[in-house]
Amino acid sequence: MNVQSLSDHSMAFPPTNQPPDTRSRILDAAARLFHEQGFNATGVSTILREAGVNPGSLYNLFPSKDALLAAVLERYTELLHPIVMEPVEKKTSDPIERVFALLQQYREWYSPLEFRLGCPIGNLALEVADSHPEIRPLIQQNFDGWSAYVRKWLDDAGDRLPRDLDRKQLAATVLTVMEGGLMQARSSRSAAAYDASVGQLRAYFDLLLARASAGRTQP
Amino acid sequence: MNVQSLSDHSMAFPPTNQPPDTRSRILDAAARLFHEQGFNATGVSTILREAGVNPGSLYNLFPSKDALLAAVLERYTELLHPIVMEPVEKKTSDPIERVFALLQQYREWYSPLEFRLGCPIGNLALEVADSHPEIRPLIQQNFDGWSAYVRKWLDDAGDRLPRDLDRKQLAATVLTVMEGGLMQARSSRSAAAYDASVGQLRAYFDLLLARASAGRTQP
Amino acid sequence: MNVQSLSDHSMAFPPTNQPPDTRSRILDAAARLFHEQGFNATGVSTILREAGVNPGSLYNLFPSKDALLAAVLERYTELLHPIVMEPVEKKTSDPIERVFALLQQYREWYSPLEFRLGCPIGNLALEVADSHPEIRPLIQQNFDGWSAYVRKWLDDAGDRLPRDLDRKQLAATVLTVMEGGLMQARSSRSAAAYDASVGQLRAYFDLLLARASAGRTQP
Amino acid sequence: MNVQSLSDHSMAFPPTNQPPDTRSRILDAAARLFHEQGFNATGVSTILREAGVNPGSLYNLFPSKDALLAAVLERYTELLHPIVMEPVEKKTSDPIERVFALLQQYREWYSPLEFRLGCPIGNLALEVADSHPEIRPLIQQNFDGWSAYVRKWLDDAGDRLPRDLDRKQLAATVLTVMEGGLMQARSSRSAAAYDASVGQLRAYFDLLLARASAGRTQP
DNA sequence: TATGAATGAGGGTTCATTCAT
DNA sequence: CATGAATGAACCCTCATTCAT
Repeated sequence: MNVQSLSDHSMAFPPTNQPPDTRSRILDAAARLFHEQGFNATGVSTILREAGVNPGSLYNLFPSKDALLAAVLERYTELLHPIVMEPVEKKTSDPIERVFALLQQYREWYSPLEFRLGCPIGNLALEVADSHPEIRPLIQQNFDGWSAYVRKWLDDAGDRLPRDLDRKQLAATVLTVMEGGLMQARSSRSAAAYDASVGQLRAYFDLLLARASAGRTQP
Repeated sequence: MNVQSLSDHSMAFPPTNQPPDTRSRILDAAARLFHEQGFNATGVSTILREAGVNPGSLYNLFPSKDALLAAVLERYTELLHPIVMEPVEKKTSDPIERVFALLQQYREWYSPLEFRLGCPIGNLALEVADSHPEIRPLIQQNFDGWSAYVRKWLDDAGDRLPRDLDRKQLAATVLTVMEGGLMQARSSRSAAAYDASVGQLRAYFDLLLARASAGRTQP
Repeated sequence: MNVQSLSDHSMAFPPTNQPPDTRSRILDAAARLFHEQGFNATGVSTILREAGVNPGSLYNLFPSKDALLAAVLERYTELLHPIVMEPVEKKTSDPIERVFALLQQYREWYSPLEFRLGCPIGNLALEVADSHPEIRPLIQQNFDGWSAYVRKWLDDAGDRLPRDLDRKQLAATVLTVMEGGLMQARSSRSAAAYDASVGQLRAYFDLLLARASAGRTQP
Repeated sequence: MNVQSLSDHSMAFPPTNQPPDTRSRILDAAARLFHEQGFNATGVSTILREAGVNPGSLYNLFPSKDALLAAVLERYTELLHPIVMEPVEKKTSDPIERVFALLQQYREWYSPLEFRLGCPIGNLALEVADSHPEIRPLIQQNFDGWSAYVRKWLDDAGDRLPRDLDRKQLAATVLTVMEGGLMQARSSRSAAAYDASVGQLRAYFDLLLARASAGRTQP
């Protein structure tokens, strides 16, 4: 879900032996720059330079900078599974561990950069949600897809979690922890608040698991 | 901590009977516009128009747009107590209820606007943290101040919370919940994810309170 | 001579049962758009869209936008008789009434559009005469052809008009009245100045006819 | 009413000893270029270069290229008297000779340039009347002002012209002759059609004068 | 100190045209 | 011959900032 991953996969969907085409080069450059600098701070001319493309080519493929942003967010939706979720599901089959493997994955992506970047979706959510109404649904789609994976894992956990637990709400909270934690990590250039939040989430899960376990043995 | 509150208090620190001076008018306009539109999307000329001020005047008082941003963030720091925390502390003396009164206060600020705005500090954190190194500490200062109040309340809760609970981490998590929850609220224009996250935090607190209570009666 | 007429006849010269070919579709679209928007304000891409044609196809048939303009003007020359003059000559056989039937025809073409358009040749004359030296002769050819018809009618009027009248000059004046009148009609979105000018021309003709009549009876 | 005259008078309203200010330099350059090349064919950057001005300066003074066009047309309105009408009224006091002195003045302005330019108002009338609804009234204002002078002269002619002559219509026709004549002059790069039209107008006047004279002596 | 015109680099976008497929 | 992506100069305009008054 970070820009490097997106670039790495620019040729992967569908896989091909050809050099990355213009559209992909533009999308990759735009995604990277929007992630690194934000949408408003990224000039179209910078995208063009980085993608090695002429203005006319870009505007043949995307009617506007806003439409390019929309395409970048569509691409993030496509890449949600292969880049974000698949590695996590390959790492562990325990549904609850998957939740924390996902949170750990973000830590591993961004701590080498000293949290200089943040979640590209979250960044855009705060930057353009108000000014670009047509973009909001695409951000929401990314958030919904992300939460849906977590929700499914929580469902997979079955009665290891309390029966009366609202798993949809908990899934939303996992996203909240990731986004709120990364925001503080970026501000402090330190993992502390992110780790703290994940730690408290882990403590919460432990209490839930204990309660469910008690409920199962002594109903 | 929202823009209206800031405007309401533009003459209040220090209190005075004079009309708002140029500096205050600029700060108020800039804070409001940065909150509503973001930093990069707000032109200096818009600030000038809204503040009723000439470019020369602004640049006499603030050497640059970035310096103005810094001043806005300093002001948010000053207003943290009177605008954000004092109302919460007046509402309830129960330290744990204060945590949730604080989270409720944000809900009440932004739900009438259908969550069109978000936390002004959080917005700026994601927009300028990387590009403006000199601004990061000021954002951090706001986050730290905010968390410190929560931390103090958690300390005030004494042994109602488990003795081995890391209260600093939990305070960071409360901020995480607020920021992560608001981000999703803005994207969906709905309180659902915010309420979900706060609800899960409440459930976590309930489990902590129960555990501490059990610990006290049966040590 | 207006765009609708040109379109109506796109398949008519020479008559054919086939669907309009690419070249005709381009010429029709270009003529209509140049008439409606002017030459400079009409983008090649708009012509392509309206004609349903690709850039490569257009540039196979016409080496440049300027060449397309030339072709449009050639087409107007071809259509001068069937679209502009033939209907007038069919309407009346009186050569002098033909002059005013011609002027009336323009009124009937453009007043339903509230004079939003003007003479397509006149428009281009003012827009491209200086910048496109190779186009000027084609405009001139249209004006000359137009005036030649009027001139012929004036000749046909024989001694109903004064013998010493310069009929070529009067023919030029009829075109002057049409173009100058339409220009004012466009500016005012009203027929007033056009009707005024035609009315004065009619008064002039009446005086000429009276003088010639007097000259014939009392030489 | 041509561009050189406008430039010559750039400092004249109100008269001043100072160098032409930015606004005047822009207006002069824009008027000249719109006249020489047309509105659409004139780039803002060309205006800036010719005026020796930066883009920001232009856009401080005029909100858009369209607004600049409006200002140019306002200026033409202001200059109608001093540039166009005053010299004619100084040349002769005979009201009817003034009509033909006016038409002669245009000939003298444009024939040295081989009629490469045309009436700047007429050019714009045909180029932007449809696309710029806010500009039309300004063009109309110029035409109305121009015709009003002619109308007044015709009124001044008193009973030298027939009592039942519609002088307003005749004034409109004088403008028609000027514009329609200049259009043909530009297309042919020759005075012939202009002179022809003016000649026929003179013949018409002569007939009117004769008729009025006859009417006075033998009522 | 206040004013608002001036600065000039850069903003996003469209243009007429070319060319590989 | 058709296709439509690619070209790159030019389009109109806004930006943060400076400076003469």
